[in-house]
Amino acid sequence: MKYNEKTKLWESPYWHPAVTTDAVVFGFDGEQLNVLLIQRGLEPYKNMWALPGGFMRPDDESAQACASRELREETDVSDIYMEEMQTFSHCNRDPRERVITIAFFALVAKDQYHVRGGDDATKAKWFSIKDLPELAFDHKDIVALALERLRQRIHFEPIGFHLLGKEFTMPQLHNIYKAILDPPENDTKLGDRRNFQKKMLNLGYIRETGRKETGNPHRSPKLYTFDEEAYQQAKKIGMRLEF
Amino acid sequence: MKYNEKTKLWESPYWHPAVTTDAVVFGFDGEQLNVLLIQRGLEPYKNMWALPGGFMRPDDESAQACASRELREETDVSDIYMEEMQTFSHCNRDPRERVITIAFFALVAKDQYHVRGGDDATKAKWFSIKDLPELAFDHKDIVALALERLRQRIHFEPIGFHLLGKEFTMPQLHNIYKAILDPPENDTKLGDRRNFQKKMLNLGYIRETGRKETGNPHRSPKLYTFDEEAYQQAKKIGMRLEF
DNA sequence: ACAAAAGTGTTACCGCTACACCCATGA
DNA sequence: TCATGGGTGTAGCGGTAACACTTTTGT
Repeated sequence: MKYNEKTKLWESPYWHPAVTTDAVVFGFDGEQLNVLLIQRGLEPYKNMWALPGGFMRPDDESAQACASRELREETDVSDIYMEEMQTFSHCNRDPRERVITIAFFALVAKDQYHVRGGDDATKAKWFSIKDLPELAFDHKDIVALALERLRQRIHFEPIGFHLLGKEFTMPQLHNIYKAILDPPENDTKLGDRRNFQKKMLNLGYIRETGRKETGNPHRSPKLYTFDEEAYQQAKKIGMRLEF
Repeated sequence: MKYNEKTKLWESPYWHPAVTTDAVVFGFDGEQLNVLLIQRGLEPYKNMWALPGGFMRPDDESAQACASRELREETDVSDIYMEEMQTFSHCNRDPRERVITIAFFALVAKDQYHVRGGDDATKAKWFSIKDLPELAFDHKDIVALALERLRQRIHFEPIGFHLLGKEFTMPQLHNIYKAILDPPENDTKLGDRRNFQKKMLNLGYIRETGRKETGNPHRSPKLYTFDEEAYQQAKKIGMRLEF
């Protein structure tokens, strides 16, 4: 696709689709799982809530770079865990023209970021997944897929940590698992804190820091960190997590 | 993006990338895992082997529809299990222009298809994953990712069946698992046929057909089928496979 | 009848579930 | 000192890894 200086248009003998990225950013506040949304400042779907994202540019190094850039520009959130999820490519997703969207799935330690709107008078805000507003485009479907993917992922991959700070307590981590997978009331397999803790520590890649979290009205829980190196090692050996 | 009748070009004020789909099609011959490749008839990388795929057209209903179409056109393979894998979007993947590729991952009962080259003098051929030729573009990376994905997938999802016909024997299925995951020689967990069979049948969604496979020089193994309905049921209950 | 491969059965152990008790902290 | 929540321990059960024997089939 070439830029024509005279006509000020991009031209090609072949059809090229528009490509955007959208990110479903999950955050956890200690109680609920939340999704980061922005309020659209432009048509179409003006003023409606939508996923952070936008059109890919020729100078974006990759789709993921594009997703990160848009997120940073629109919400001031950066340096987070992000992975590609799936593309959305049906014909009438966008009223303007045909758009192919590469959807990403991201996890962030919610309280470590100062979320604000972007430059162009857009607002960014966290919404509980149990109380989402109506969303622009087919973003409802994208969020639904992300939730499903998150549940699948957390069963077998240690990604819950990304929703917390570098140091975290066992009860915090346990709350995340309960919020995402919400086990039945009587379940002791995942629901019981003691069994949960044992299983986690048995995996071998969660290290005690020696420090404790203070300021609680009760006994101070120990602080742990995720040991990436030990995890990679365990993965090589063929060890597999299951919750 | 609009078509200009005068200039015969597609034009847009915004940059649009070219988008292709590529499919990594796995087949199993009873011994080895194979990948379906086509020999390129055009530049770039003329005569080199590559993954079946091609540019997305405005009349393709979705990316997956595009991948299916290209596969059918180039290799005459259709109606197979296919799922989206990941996009590839770095800047210099294609010498012509920047191309974003949506890569798919597919499984097929190899001997049930008459693989032939497409219209434009291209050839299609199966290659053992242990003996792949040099590949065009970054297709080597795409195949590597597909293999990794296949291994991950087969641990927790019953997709091995898609590499076999509607009816299959336990030894056949076992061979697939061994070929994909190749367990160490002394492993009895996955390597032992008796334990493998028990685990599979315990899942509850593999039904005996009552028939047997004849023509072997030895005892005739029973034929089984995969019961999709029972599987969906088991999945709902929260049952999870693990190998 | 024999060889090769598939079907079926059994035991012992490990890990997880289920449950109880003790300890630290702030009010 | 009391209430709340977090840390640690243990018994019993179930599943599965490890292993053996019998049955079928074609030559």
